[in-house]
Amino acid sequence: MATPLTAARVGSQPRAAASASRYDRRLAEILTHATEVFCKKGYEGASMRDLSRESGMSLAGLYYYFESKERLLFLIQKHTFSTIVQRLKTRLEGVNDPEERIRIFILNHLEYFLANQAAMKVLSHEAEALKNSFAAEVAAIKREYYRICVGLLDDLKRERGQQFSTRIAVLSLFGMMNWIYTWHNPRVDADAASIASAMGDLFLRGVMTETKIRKER
Amino acid sequence: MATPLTAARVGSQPRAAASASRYDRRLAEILTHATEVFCKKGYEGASMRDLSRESGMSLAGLYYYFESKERLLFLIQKHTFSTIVQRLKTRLEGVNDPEERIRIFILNHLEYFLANQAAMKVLSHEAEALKNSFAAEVAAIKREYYRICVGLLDDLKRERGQQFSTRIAVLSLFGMMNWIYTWHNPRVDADAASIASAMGDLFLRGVMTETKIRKER
DNA sequence: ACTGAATTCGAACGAACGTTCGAATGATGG
DNA sequence: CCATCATTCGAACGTTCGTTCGAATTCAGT
Repeated sequence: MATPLTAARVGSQPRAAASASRYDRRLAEILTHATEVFCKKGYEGASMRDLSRESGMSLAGLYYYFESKERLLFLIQKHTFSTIVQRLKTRLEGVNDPEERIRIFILNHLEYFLANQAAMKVLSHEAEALKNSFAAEVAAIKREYYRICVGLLDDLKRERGQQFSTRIAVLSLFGMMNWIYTWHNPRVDADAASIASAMGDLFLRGVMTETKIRKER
Repeated sequence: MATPLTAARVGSQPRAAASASRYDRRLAEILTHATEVFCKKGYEGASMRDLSRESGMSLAGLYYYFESKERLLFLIQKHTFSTIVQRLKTRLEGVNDPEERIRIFILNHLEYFLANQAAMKVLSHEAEALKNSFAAEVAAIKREYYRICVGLLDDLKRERGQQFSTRIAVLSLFGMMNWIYTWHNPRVDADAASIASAMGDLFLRGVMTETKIRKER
């Protein structure tokens, strides 16, 4: 994990550099376990005692690392969302073909989704659980991610001189991709690249407007 | 509502036919209010006291109509899902063209979704909240609905001699449609028929396999 | 108006909830 | 080995949870 997960510390003193990494490492462990529990039982359904049991730390001990259950969810969502956006930006660098850029978007999303199923489910499914400033900060990242996708699609439209509702197309694509947490089964379904390819085909053919397909009317 | 919502009565005596309708009417009212609360706060996040406040009935009074919070969610989900399946079957009668049948499926789903947003969100978003026999019964309806959609798509494949993964296509379609509860805004977005048309275009063009769209490779 | 059944309610139950606090433990550098 | 700070914990706080129970109220048929 490149981005440090450091939360506001409870204590007042500045800490040594050595203990900082230990603190961050431990926090990351807790976040991983918490992600699993939130995934399985939902944010509201998961109790702090569940998190305590799963992470092997006492109930009170958890509060050394974050000041509330809500902030814990926030840390998970922010880290997950930031990472997927950052990875996308890196992968898009140097690629100019609009179609290829959209395929990269889809592949990046699904690869990260399936490699981090629990975190992505918590991000998708608990989108309304946070309040106020926590909610606002995650919403800002979501908006950025959404705007990137809109930009990719508008580029495609411009290049091909097509016309369709970007909004409906983007939100349909997100639906297609995000719904995967409700059905993906590693024992049955192919890997991320195959699914990304299939969804990419489905979506990119779908937004083509030059061909009429309806038989009548 | 055509289907009676009658739950197992608490009392032991059989009731008169006249009071049966009163009971069912009152239960339906409670279910409507509860749907709104579950939609707003989530199943786990909504307390029985929230439901009491919203429906204007005392906390204890609610338990005259159902024996547990879980059964209340079950009644909502079962009624909602049964209704949408039943409506679909009616609308599919007498229509034989595979493409038209799929468009009917999409329109039926989205129309019902947007006309009953709260109930459909509770159905989509709280899919894992029920346990054991409650979960099994809703899962059975879901499986039936899924199988119908698979059948529609297989018919299209057969007619057109196409080949694509029915599973991925169906689940992508469900994702597209069900995700709508996360973004639909009546002030901004068009009505169900327009969205169904756009998604139908997107999906049906998407599953066409005779045309190559990729430029390279 | 009376009566028995249907419906509603106030009050309370024990359990579980998120969070706090002060003491105990662990590690680190002098 | 000691002093210091970081880390962990048992125990408890006050609140809210889903559910229950017996009494009160309302309703329908006579």
